[in-house]
Amino acid sequence: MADGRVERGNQTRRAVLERTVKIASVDGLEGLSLGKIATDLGLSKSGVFALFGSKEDLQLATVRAAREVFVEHVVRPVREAPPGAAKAWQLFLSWLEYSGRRVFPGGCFFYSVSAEFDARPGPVRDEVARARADWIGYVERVLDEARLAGAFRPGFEAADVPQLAFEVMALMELANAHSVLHEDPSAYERAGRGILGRLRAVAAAPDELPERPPAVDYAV
Amino acid sequence: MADGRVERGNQTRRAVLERTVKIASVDGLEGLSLGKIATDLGLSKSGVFALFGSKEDLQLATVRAAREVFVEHVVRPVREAPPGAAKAWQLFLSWLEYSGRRVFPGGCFFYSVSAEFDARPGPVRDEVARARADWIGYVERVLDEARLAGAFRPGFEAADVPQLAFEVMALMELANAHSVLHEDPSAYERAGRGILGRLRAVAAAPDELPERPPAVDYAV
DNA sequence: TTACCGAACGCACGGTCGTTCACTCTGTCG
DNA sequence: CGACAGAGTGAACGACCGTGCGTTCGGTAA
Repeated sequence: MADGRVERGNQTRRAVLERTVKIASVDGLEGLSLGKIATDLGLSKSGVFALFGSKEDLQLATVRAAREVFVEHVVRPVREAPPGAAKAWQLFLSWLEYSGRRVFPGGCFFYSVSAEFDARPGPVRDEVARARADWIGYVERVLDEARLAGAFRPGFEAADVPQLAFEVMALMELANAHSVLHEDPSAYERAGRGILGRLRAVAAAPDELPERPPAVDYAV
Repeated sequence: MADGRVERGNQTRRAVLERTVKIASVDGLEGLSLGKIATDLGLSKSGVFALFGSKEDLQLATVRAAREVFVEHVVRPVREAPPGAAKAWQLFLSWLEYSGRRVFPGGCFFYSVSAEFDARPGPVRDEVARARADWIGYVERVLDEARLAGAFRPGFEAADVPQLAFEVMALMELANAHSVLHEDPSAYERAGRGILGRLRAVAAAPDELPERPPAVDYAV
């Protein structure tokens, strides 16, 4: 089963998801409207509906599509780097860029939809929670690989990794939240400074990390 | 203009807002429905509508009501304490309790609605942004009063206060987010540990602060 | 060629939404 | 006392929502 008839459907699906991830980052997954999307893309409401089966399935597909964008922009640029503190720092910088350059117009997609669904049981919340858990797992893995590569001072043990990951992610997410709500890109510099402070505090060779984060050159 | 006729209206308004702040912390301010609220309280939809004038006004009133609850639970218990690092730590603990004990069933009200409205211009977003800005200002003031009281090491200057406030608030908010989405109260301990780490790192007398945060005794 | 499958359409449904309007009732106040 | 104001009602509105059904059309596979 290859090309042609089903390919057209896949293209339409991709076109729809291209819109929905953007819309959802601003208005939330509940703000998606089949009719609106159909009109925007010159399709019929029932056509869009048929492509996904239900609104909930469209929401789930949107989360998965956003996940791919996230991986593409945040994880992939760093994936091949050798383990170490520098790789971790690159990963976090990559996230700050992803958020600050508004890959999604409403800031980080997962920040928005996590807050939207965090207290509402259901498949969508489960999918969002899974995506977030995977992201946390990846951050912790990168940090632990750095630790195993001897990037951190003696005394910094495996058990300290989740705490460090937590503190770094907190800074990243507040940068996103603050910059979007207050249209203040300086939050990214604050976050970068905080992250570097945490990394340099535990790094075996702090001087291999920059003293300060790069200046933010994107206005929001 | 005193009691009786207008008092009944005020009581109804209060009853409505008591519901809406809880609903909004779970389903968002957009999830409020005049009809649902009216049915729940045994009123007519138009009656509720008339009390507030429009849905947007109801949303604004809800934000203001939530703000009062926030001040009551977070700021008031600490307000009279003498300036210093201990007061700051008490304030942050107070926030973690407010979030963790689910004063609002969906976790921190302002976390939810900030994420909901951060990218949508309008009066509601402005009100939310103002509330958040005031909260940031209060945190910075408490920290600066501690600084002026000599609570921090020499070298810690006024210019460092916003950065410290940013890092502390990041930890608090991720504790809220993580605990709600993953039903994992251990995030509050991580946040507490991180906050204490930051405070002790700059405190003139670190030993007057606890080494570890109190164990969390609330399950979420 | 025939038989099928999936994309996409048009239409209609039942429901909910915020809002409007005319109305009743009753404390408050000149 | 009489006039006003504000709480609350009930019915109706127009708009939009997600969903279901029947159908058309064209690419795919036997």
